[in-house]
Amino acid sequence: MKLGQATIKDIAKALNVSASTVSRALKDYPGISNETKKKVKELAEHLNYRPNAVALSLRKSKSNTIGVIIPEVVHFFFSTVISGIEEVAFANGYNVVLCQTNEKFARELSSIETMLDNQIDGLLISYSKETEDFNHFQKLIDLNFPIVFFDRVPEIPNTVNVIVNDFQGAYDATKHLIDQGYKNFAHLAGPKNLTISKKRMEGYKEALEDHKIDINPEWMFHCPEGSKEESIRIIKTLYQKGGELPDAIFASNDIAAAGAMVALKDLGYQIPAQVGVVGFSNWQFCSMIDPPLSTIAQPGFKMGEIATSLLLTCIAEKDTSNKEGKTVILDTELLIRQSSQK
Amino acid sequence: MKLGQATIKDIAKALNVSASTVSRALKDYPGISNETKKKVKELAEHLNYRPNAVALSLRKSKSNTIGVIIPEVVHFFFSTVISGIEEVAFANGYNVVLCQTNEKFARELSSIETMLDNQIDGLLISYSKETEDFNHFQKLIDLNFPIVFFDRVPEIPNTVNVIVNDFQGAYDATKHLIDQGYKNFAHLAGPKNLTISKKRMEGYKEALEDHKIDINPEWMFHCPEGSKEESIRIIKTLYQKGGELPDAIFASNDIAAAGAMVALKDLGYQIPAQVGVVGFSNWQFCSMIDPPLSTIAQPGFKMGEIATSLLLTCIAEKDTSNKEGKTVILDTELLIRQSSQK
DNA sequence: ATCGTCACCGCAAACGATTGCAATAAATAT
DNA sequence: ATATTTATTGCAATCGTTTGCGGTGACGAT
Repeated sequence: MKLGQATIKDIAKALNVSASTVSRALKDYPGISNETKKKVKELAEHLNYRPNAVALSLRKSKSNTIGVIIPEVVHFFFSTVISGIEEVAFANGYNVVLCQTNEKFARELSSIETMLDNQIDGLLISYSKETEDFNHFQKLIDLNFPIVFFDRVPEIPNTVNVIVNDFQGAYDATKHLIDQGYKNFAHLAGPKNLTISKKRMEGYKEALEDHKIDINPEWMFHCPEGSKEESIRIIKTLYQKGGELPDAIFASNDIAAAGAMVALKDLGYQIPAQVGVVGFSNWQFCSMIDPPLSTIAQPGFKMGEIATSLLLTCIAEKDTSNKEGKTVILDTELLIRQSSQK
Repeated sequence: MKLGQATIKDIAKALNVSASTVSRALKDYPGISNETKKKVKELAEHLNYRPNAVALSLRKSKSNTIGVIIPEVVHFFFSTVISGIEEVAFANGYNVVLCQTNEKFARELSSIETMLDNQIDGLLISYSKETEDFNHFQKLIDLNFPIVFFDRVPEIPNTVNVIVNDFQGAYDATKHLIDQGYKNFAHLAGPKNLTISKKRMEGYKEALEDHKIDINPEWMFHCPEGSKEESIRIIKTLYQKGGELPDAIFASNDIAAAGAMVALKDLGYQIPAQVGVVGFSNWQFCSMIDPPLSTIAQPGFKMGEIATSLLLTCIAEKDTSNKEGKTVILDTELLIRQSSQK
């Protein structure tokens, strides 16, 4: 009745056959006469019959739906990943149910629960900044439930992950600043518990070490918020102290970099003449701000595509108890714009 | 077995009662002894029983899932709307399944089909640029299927819509440029078949008329792509022709405005001294570019929230044959930045 | 006339949960 | 001791679809 959607039973009744016959006829099973098949198919066509996906899910314990859990939708990089996910999912007949956690651990837990209740076939997840305990993931992994982590991946064994080469990206960015002749380096780092923050910091440090440049631990700042205001605050405080000051800033995200630039310009510094800045992610605004911000481009769309492909493979191979982990590392790209060209 | 999820039957078997008793005990139906209730609840708790949402959907013809169809995820405004949708849906125990159409009509059709197959309880939609025929919507409306349009709404009767006051926003933007003393106006309009494009153009025109300023039809350009490159092309072509030229540009979206600014700066024009520019939407980059772009802020998050609330009401009232349409119009806000202050 | 072999189709169980109705036993009333 | 109520539970159908197995009738073979 609702939506006027015809069911197999309706067809069966109208044709005076059984539901099983209709089902088989529609799928060209052997053992159904051509005449019956023809009648069934014609009526199905005429009634615009479409199988009820919910009934199928129940029957087959397969929903053709994947869950995506993401910290924030309003985030250039993540929205790009979602886009990639959407494309591959759609192309393979999968639906995507989406939850944003708003960086809340509790929300992450409850979203996963609901999704499992809804019998998703697999899960794509980038966990929240608050997440420090990975038991909820471990349980799923132990049950051999298909799950792929992207961008923010937990440090537990045998997981399937897709990340970018944060270390190399940070290394490239820092080396670029070094090559430009900057001498004193500061780093605006990401939230402490995220691996990406650590990796970027490591890349930053290693580039400095490789070029015999001192690392000043007082010039490394964690930015838990990742907001423009936060980095404006940090940079202003730093530069207003006077004394020796950094002439190069590598920020682990573009927003922080943009904030740093605002603060520096406010304080009368010339970018890139006096201070060089490089960000991370290549948000849309990077090419539009003044000066245009050099940054490390992350292939978000590709990440979404690959993560989804991997997940679909996991789903397909669920039974084959292939429990080994796998990590795909995507290359980043240094985009040199004005903010870092001395 | 899969996921180790216990079912009602498992509990029933373990306790040597019937499934119906378990079901009733769990929901505190009358007619079940306290002792039985206690045993059932304890075991359910212990087994971490969670009802299978798919089975419930099938039984109750209600999935607690809403579908969202959106042209693009990687779009500041739309991602903001999604965020609002997510929040309200989550707060009310609804799941969100998402499809992006990439502005393709065919994809819009097929996404709606799949969602209906999956028994979504309602649909939130902002249709694609290619969509010119609204039959697929009309069918759903005729069937009294809960559907709410946002931002891009079709011109058919008795629909429930949430839009921003595009007319007023455009009027405000244009009037602001007039007030600043600009004299010759150009408009970068959106895709022709979108109502928002029309409304914004009307607002633009009316502001000019109200102030006795001539409307030059040759200075109104439709931007089907809405890309930076497109508007760079258009503006460069225009300004390289020479002769009388506009000294004020109102663009119906920020990307086009940003493109116009790039083109103008390339050609050596001073913004805002020689040419004023105002955009539409308040993308994140507006406050970061040079000069900061004046624009019309759209309450995307609020739009998502309201659209979802309306949809949930429609779902709740589905049976009461309340077929009348409704359109919520949200106010925009003129954000005056440097790009338009002569 | 009996048997085997097909071609074709329906029954019923299953997926997990809900719910109207009937059934049983115990308790109370007469 | 019988009738009636009450408390507690189970049966079976239902949602829409799939699928193993069994059943029917026609046909040719012996």
